[in-house]
This record gives sequence, structure tokens and C-alpha cells, in this order.
Amino acid sequence: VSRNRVTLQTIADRLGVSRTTVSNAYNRPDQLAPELREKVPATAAELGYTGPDAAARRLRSGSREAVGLLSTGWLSYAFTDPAAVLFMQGFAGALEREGLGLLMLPGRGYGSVRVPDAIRDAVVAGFCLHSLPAGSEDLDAVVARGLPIVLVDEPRTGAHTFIGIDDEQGARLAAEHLLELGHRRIGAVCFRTTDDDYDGPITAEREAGATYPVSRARLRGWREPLEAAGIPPEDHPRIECAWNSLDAGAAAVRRLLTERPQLTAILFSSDQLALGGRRAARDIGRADVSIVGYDDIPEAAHLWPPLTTIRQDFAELGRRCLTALLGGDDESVSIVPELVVRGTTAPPRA
Amino acid sequence: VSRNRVTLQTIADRLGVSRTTVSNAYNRPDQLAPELREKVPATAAELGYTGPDAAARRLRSGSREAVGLLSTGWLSYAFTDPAAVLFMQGFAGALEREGLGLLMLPGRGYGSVRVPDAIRDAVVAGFCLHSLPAGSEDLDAVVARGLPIVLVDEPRTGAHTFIGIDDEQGARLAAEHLLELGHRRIGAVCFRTTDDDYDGPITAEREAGATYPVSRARLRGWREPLEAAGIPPEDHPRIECAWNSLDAGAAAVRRLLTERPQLTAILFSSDQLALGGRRAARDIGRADVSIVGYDDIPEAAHLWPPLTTIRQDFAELGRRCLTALLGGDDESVSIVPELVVRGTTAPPRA
DNA sequence: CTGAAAGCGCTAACAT
DNA sequence: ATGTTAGCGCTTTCAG
Repeated sequence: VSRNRVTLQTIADRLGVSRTTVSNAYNRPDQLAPELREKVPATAAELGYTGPDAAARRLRSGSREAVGLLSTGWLSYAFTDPAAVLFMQGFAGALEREGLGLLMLPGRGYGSVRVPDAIRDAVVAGFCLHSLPAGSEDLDAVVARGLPIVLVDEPRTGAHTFIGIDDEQGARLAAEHLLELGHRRIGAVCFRTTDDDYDGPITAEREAGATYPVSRARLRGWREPLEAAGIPPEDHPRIECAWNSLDAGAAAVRRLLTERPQLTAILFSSDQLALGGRRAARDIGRADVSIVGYDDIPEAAHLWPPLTTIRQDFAELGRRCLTALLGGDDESVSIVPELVVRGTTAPPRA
Repeated sequence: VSRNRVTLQTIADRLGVSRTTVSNAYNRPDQLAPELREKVPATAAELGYTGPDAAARRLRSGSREAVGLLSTGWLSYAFTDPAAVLFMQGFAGALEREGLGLLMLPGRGYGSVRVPDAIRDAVVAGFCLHSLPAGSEDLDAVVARGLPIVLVDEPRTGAHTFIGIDDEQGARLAAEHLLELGHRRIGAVCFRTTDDDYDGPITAEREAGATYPVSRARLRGWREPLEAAGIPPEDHPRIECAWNSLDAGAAAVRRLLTERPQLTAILFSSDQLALGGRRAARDIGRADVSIVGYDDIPEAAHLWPPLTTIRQDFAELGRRCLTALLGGDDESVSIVPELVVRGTTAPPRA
């Protein structure tokens, strides 16, 4: 991509003034001779000058008008995850009020493309890392930049500002709700626990080895109240989905309900999975199964029956991220989620 | 945001080599004395050097590792529109394969924040403008940058590469489908036609004054086949929604069905509106009304009954955008949409 | 394999 | 109101 060879100097020469004056025409038009105020844009247009070069201005002024965002895996995948989109929305909302741009970095290499290079070359004021697996190499590359960092959802390194939602507490609320309703056989469908594209049952070993803290926390938040209520592990079967999609949720539920028809309720780690799962339950004549989602995406309230779920305040999350990034307010924050009881939970039928 | 005062030179001085050599350590590690290869990173770490400054490198090398994206209105709003998200997903997918970042610019000023400034300061290789209203001032600011531009969906200025989906054709397919089914009283719910936050009936005058070409094209694509079939304007009432949300669709349908209970079918300019509208129709006991959406978002196929809609190939759209931006392939393209008949359309009940 | 020279295009003090 | 001076931090020929 080549740019014009016309620079401030070109305009200055043509006008017989100094470069500084032309620069002022762009940056401080108020303190400029009225005559020049017209002439500068005119000659600029005539000569094909497209305004001060953004990169040069950045170098000189040191200002950075954007913040970098790095998500897990393919960037395009982040857009398919409603919860991720909700987060981006919240973050973008905070940024745009400050006039900042959001630089979304490729989250995954391809061919000769390397993520660390993209990280190294990002002209940004700081980085927000969303849901990176623990021990990610990309995290190291970001840390190497020496810019402000905020980690969202995961991982919690201890070394950097962390902002997240108390996942364990949210899961606990969901599990306790079902328990109070009288359920004793409660399945669960969880989003990836580790970056290995695994779909299938979650054993105790797999839970222990989980590298995604969010999933780990939710699994525990579900499990502990059930254990406390004396429910044996066999009555709390859990399935992992590598993808957060409607299809994945549906497949997990088909499997769960086929292998354990006695289940009366299912917990999900996202509304997306829950919605797909509900659909599958209905299709196999098990509309009676109680369902609790997680996130409270807009569809949750609108579909029929509306989904009981755990609400996460993404707008607040986004705001906090930016504050942490810019204000240097490096206190880590855990936002408390909330149970929203709607139409998909009821006492067990039997 | 201040950076370190440590530069390449600092490392060079400490090591007793030239700046160039240190630069090579970062950019061409292969052609470097093995001894130095270890020492440079070591002293860098020791001195707190965080690697070559991104802005300076950009200025010097002229490379731009990101592309700018500008959407209408608040950036955070774009994330609430499933069709916009689908587009971003497609575009991001194309970008990340090239290792490029996506710089999302604030789409709306706030306080002293000005969108044109953000546009002027973006360090990018080109701009993609998504669904801007005709005559947008921001478009001028982008044009002033003199970088490659691609316009998506709207506006079609003629002066720049345009990539979009043939909206009129898509709408036509939807209308003809209903006609073939035997419907003769067909309402429509359309997303904004003009940037004035209007919610209400669309008169012929309002249609004529529409500044959003996409809406204009869809309105025409619906209207013309109906006219050709001899259906009078009274039997094709249309409502405009300022927002593309489930709620807006629901409100529009309540209004439409209250004022014209004789309608047997409703066309929508998005699946989001259609889903909200279907819900409203059902709530007021009019589940019999046939519904056609637009976009084919993932939910469309998964909800029950699955939505009849017009499919747009967003991945293809995103790919074409990038090609146009980088390859300089400035031929405008119109992708042809496709009717997907599913469960929400049937012959009129009466 | 390493260094010296020569800017990339601009802005910020500080004069005038 | 405009000019002068002095780089921002880096990469890139081109020599050695």
C-alpha cells in the first residue's frame, strides 16, 4: 500500500510558508492568518495532499488512539459467540465515548502469519485480553510490549489486572435454584475446559486438568452444592462442548438424555448451548426437563418460554476494562452475577 | 500513555554495537552473530526495552497492518445487530488469514470526540465502510485520507468500489414467494429508511425520501411484485423501525395486526425483526400469519418453527471486501441472495 | 556480519 | 501569526 509523496513540506513550499504553519493549519486552525486558512486546504486539494500522515503524527505526538483486543482462537469465531459479542459490545461502548478505536487482532496464526508479530506491531495504548487459556504464548508477547494490560474472564495470572465475573458464584446460584425446586438428577453441558477440541463426558480427571478457569469455576460452582446436597456424581453427568453453538448444545443434550433419561434438569454454561439444548429436548419429547442458561443474551428473554439464566453485566465489565486500561486503576474486580428466573425451570415432573 | 525512554540506541550503546545491529536482532535474527543473538534480548530485558516502537516502525517502513472499519451510529450498536455481526465475522475471517487487524472506529461523536478525527488518525491500509447513510460526512473524511475504500451495502456512490448483496432481488424473492402461496394482504416491517429515529408507517413519500439505499431497495423489491399482482397499497401496509431489535419487531407487528387484522403475511427486512414479530403475532393469537425474514442468522434455522428467510452470504461478502481493499480489484460486486423456505410460510388460512 | 549515513513525515518548544 | 530548531524511534541502502 503506497501513499502519496506529497507532504506538509510540499504544501509549505508551494505557499512559501514554513512546514510548521501548514501543520498549524491542520492542528490549530484558530491561530492562523485567515488568508492561509483558505489557501492551505485549497493547495492541499490541488496537490493531492491527503492530510498529515497518521503514523508520523503518532510517532511524533506519542498518542495512541486505539486499544488492542485479543481473543482466543480465530477472530471470526469470537463473533459467533454471543457472550463474546456482548462483551465486545460493552467494551466498544466504553471506548467510543472516549473516541478510541478498537483494534481487533488476529487471534490465530495461519500459514506464515504469526500472532506475536501482530501483537508487536499494534499501535495501541494498551491491550485487553479476553478469555485466553492459561499459559498462552500470546500473553507473553503482549506482556513484552510493556503496555497496560487487562485480562478479562481468564486467565487470572495474578501479575495483571483482572476483571471478570464471579463464575463460580453464578454457577452456584443456578445449581441451588434447581435444588430448591426439588431436582436431584441434574445434568450439565459445559463449554470447553481445555483447548483440545474435545466433545464428550467430563470426568473428575478432566475437570481437574481444565485450563480454562471460567469453565473450571462453573463446573465447581455446579458440583459443590450438589455434593453438599448428597447427590452422587452419577446423578450429575456432565458433557463438554468444544464449540459454543446451538448445534453443540443440541448434540450434548441428545447424548445426555439418551444415556441418562432419568435426568430432570440440565445446567448450561451459556445461553447459546441452552437454547440449542432446549430445542433438542423438545424434539425428543422431553420438554419437561428444566433448563438454566448462562449469560442472559437478548434472545433468552424473548424466546418462548423465556430462559431461566444467570445474568452477567457486560456493559459494566466493558467499562471497568477501559478504566483499568487507561486510569491505571489496577485493582482486580469480580462482578457478581445474578439469577434470573424465567420460564424454563420448574419442579421435576415425577 | 507514556512509553519507556529506552530505545534501540540504548541497547546498542550498552552492547557497544550500532543501532542497526540491534534492529537486525529483531528483524533479521538469522543474519546476526550468534553471540549477539543472545545478548540483545538479554540486555533488552535488563534495561526494560520492550522491543521496537510500533509507531516508529510503521513510519519508517510504511507498512500498515490493519484495516479500518466504520459502521453507522454507535459502534456498540453494531454489535447488537446480528446481520452486522455476521458481516464483521466474515470480514474478520478474511483479514485474519492475512494477519491483518481490524480497527473498529467509533462511529459517532460524543462530547468533544469527533469521528472525523478518529478517521484522520487511523493507521490503516484502507477503510471499509459498512452501511453508511448516503451523504455521510464521515464518508468525506474517509475519502480525504486517499486510501483504498470499499463501501459495503450502502451507499453506492459510484465513485468507490461497492460490494453488496442485491437487496431488491432478495426482497422480490420474498414477496413472490408469498404471492405464490396465495397471500394478498401482506404487511411489511422495515429497518430504518433514514437516519431520523422514526418509528411508524412508511408512506410513499417517506419511501421516496429514504436515504438508506438498502431499505429503499428492499421496499421496492417487496412493493413491485405486489403492485404487478394488482394488490392495492392499502393491502401492503409498511412499518418502519428505527432499531433492529426483537422488541422493535414485536412492536411493529402488534401495531400492524391491530390496525389491519386482515393481513395474512408479513415481510421483514431482518431476521431479528422477524423473530420479534413472530413472537408478538403468537402472543396475540395470530400464529397463523406467514413470516419471511431476511439475513438467515443462525437462530433462524434453529428456532421452532424455523424461519423462512433470505440468505445472504456474509463470508463471501467479507472475502470480497478484503480483495477489493488490498488487491485493488475495484470492480463493484453484487452478490445474489437466496430464498430459504422453512416453516413460517404457508398458504393463507382463510 | 556490522556500521554509517540518511531520512520516514510530522509536531512542539521556543523564538520572532 | 509564523518561522527555527530539534528531534520522535526506527529501518534501509550501501560500504566495509
